[in-house]
Amino acid sequence: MAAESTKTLVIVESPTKATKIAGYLGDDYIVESSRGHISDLPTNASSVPAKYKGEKWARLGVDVDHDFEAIYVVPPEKKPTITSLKQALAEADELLLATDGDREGEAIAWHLQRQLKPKVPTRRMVFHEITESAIRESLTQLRDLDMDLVDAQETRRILDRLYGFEVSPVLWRKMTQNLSAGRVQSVATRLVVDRERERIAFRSAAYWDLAAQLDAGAEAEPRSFRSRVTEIGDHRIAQGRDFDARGQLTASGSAPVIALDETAANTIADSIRAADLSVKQVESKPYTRRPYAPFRTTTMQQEAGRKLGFSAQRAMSVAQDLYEGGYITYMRTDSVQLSNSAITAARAQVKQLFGDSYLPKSPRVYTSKVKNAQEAHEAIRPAGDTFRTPAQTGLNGDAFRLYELIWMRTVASQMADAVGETVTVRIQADLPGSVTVTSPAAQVTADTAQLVASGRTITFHGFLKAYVESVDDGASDDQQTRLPQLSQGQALSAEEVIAAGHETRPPARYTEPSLVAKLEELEIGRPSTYASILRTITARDYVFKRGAALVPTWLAFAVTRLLEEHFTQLVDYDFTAKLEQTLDLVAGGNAERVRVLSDFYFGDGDAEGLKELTTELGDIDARKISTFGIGDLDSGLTVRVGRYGTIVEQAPEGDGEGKRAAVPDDLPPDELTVEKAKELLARPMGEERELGLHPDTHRPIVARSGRFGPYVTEVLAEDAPKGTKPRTGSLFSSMDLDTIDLDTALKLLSLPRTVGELDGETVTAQNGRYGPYLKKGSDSRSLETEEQIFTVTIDQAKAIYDQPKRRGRAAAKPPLKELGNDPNTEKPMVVKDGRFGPYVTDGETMASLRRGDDVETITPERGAELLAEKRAKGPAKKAAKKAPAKKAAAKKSTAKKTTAKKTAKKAPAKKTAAKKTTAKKATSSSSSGS
DNA sequence: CAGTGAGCGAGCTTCCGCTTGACTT
Repeated sequence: MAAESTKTLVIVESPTKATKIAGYLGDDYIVESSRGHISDLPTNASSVPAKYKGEKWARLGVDVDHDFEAIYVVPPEKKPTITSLKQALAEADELLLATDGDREGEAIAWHLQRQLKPKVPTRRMVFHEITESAIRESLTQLRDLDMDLVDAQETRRILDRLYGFEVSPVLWRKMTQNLSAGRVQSVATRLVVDRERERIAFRSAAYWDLAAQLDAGAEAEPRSFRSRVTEIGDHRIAQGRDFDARGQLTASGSAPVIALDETAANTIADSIRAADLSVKQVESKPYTRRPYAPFRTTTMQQEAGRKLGFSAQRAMSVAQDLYEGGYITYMRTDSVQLSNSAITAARAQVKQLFGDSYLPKSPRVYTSKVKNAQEAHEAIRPAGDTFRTPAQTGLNGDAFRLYELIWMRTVASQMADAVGETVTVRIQADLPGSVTVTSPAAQVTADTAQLVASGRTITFHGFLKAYVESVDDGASDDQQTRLPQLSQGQALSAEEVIAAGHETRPPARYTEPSLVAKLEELEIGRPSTYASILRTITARDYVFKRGAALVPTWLAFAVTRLLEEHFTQLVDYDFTAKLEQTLDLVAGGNAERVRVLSDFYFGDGDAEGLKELTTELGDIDARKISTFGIGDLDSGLTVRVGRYGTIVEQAPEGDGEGKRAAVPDDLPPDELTVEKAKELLARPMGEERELGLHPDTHRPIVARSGRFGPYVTEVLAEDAPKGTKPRTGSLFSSMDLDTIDLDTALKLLSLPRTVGELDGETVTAQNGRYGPYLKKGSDSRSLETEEQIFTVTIDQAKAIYDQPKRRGRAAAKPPLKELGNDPNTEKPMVVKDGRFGPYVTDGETMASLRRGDDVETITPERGAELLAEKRAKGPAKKAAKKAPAKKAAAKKSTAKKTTAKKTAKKAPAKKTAAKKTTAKKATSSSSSGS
């Protein structure tokens, strides 16, 4: 009943944006934000709405049998957003959906309309820069939702869901639990694996080359300069780039090439020292260099990494703070465009800081090189219509450093070209006599050699005065090499001739920024996801970092091979690029969502669909896929990824036994050479420790880590009769492999301990699969603690046996909670604690509490619901379970171990600390101006 | 990968892209 005035509700994606736009639009507008997507496919089984739970496809959240209809749910953390948007809408008589102007933004607008169900006129509003004029302009160009664009987004979303949720379970079955596959992560992993394969296959080549320090005479400035010896006779001297990855010389160019060894290089060096040197040719060319484009997400991450040492995550987190503090524009962007007002601001600053000569006549315009760029935002630049210098911001620490970087890059992008000159000088060496050098592939006899010196001078630095991009190797753009003025025929003398040996190096591993750059080039992933892609492949143990380098695990090798062999097209480097083309067709109304998804999922005649690929797994031989040869084929050495980790194996020789040993988790695959494998095999149990000799048998007692945890055992003599099994004893949980001593080990090996006699039978105490227990004939009872194995007396044992067995300790525990009678069965429901955590039971049916359920807060209604659900699907399972019962049981125990290991590993990843400090600084900016 | 006894419920993991919180130390 807001009678007095009419209001328009504008919804954008980001709260920061909302605040800014509200200032431009004035009091007739309420501006709110959705904070990204507000609804999505259900993330897991528990978030699937009850009415779909019985459906076969509920697991996917997509009804694959009926036009790929999607179930959309509002995640719990989004409910407050929806509520407040609805409240704002109640005050408004018009709704403008002003989410980003790209595929995802259009979809968010559509989801907003679905969830808010507006009764007032609703239009779509799109602007590409946050300036008052751009926003005023967009108000005059309102439109309806573009349903084709929404369809394109939904196609993308559903395809990703089908890929991820159908292929991941294949990995669980064939490899290990908790693995994952997806359109983006699987290709990212494959890139890292492929690079490691190249490194493993790489064969280094050794070669020598020659450098000469030359003297141009007393008047020359500089008098001395460096040159390379490039030719001997008519043969070019090989450099690193003349060798291929197999270490072979490649025939490139017209001149024949010779690779020098040490002897040959020294022969030539001696000869040049005594040669007459003269300038043969001087060639100079003008040099100009245009500034770099302003930052987008990937280039900012790379430069923040190289210049400031930030990880991708760190760069984004600091940038987020700068954005929220109003210092920079949006940091997740693939655009390099600057708004007109930004160009004006940058040019003004160029003039002020560097002067007119550094300002090009007309503004520079940058267009995106990113092929699938969505261009919903500007480049990353200082915010506002005038740029604050870093000092004027009052920032400090990481925020200051990143702002400074962004500011300089933006200003530099509107500066003049760098101008200079490059000079190439060719020098002839007339050798004192003819020289003959030989290499395996060639023999050369020559009486001349050629040297080359290159120089670069920069006469006007232009933008380089403000910003020079860092390089991983090679020369940076502002590096200068000065040569003296030289003229043809001029005589020179050699100060020094140096022969040096080199080896070709394998291709470098990816780093975080270089992998992200590669993904961007392949159009895989989006600015908002680059940082999380790295997090995902690290969390899955596909990749780990060694320094800055990303190293794949053998697990990644195995998973990648499985995907390459059985889902070939899905991990094709072009898969996403092709998908983007198809999505463009959908967005343009030239292809249909259902058809695209159907072809993908059910196949399109020629190609098999995903469904078939993920159902017919019979021909996937997991063991074969997980086994890799080491060195040559006949080395007999293999590395295998198993559920217990990665091991090297040596094939049995003759009728001997094969050997195996664990491979350390942090050993890069390319370092697992034949030698390394043999070294590992030489001490089969990595953590084995000898504790001493058994006093009776004089055999060594060792402590090892095994399949069921740490244990001690006796090493049998070589000549022990075949089939003799050594005694073993598991360590108590209170003991440690590193500290256990011989006495304790002997006590463990002496088990079972005889406690005494009871009812004419011997009672023993020992450790077992389910923990410590007593045994009397076939009657066994659990003990409370492991220590009791050594301490329990016969009287105490008698007391334990006097208790009835069936209702032992487990049942003596009271239920955690009583829920009253089940309305369906009228039986009392209780919550109990079991092997798999808390569960509810009515004495007949049992059902685990689900995610989100809590023992404290669970209601009788929920208990009854869980039981009813369980009863509904109970019987179907029993029949299917029978056959593989044994396997399943074995799987379980191991699965638990790997999960435990994983979660422990994951734990340290947190990223909160820095946020607060920078935010604080942002608020105290007024005090320090420059 | 060592090999020890019983008897009791499994359910869940996973994708990619938009965005910011609010648990704790």
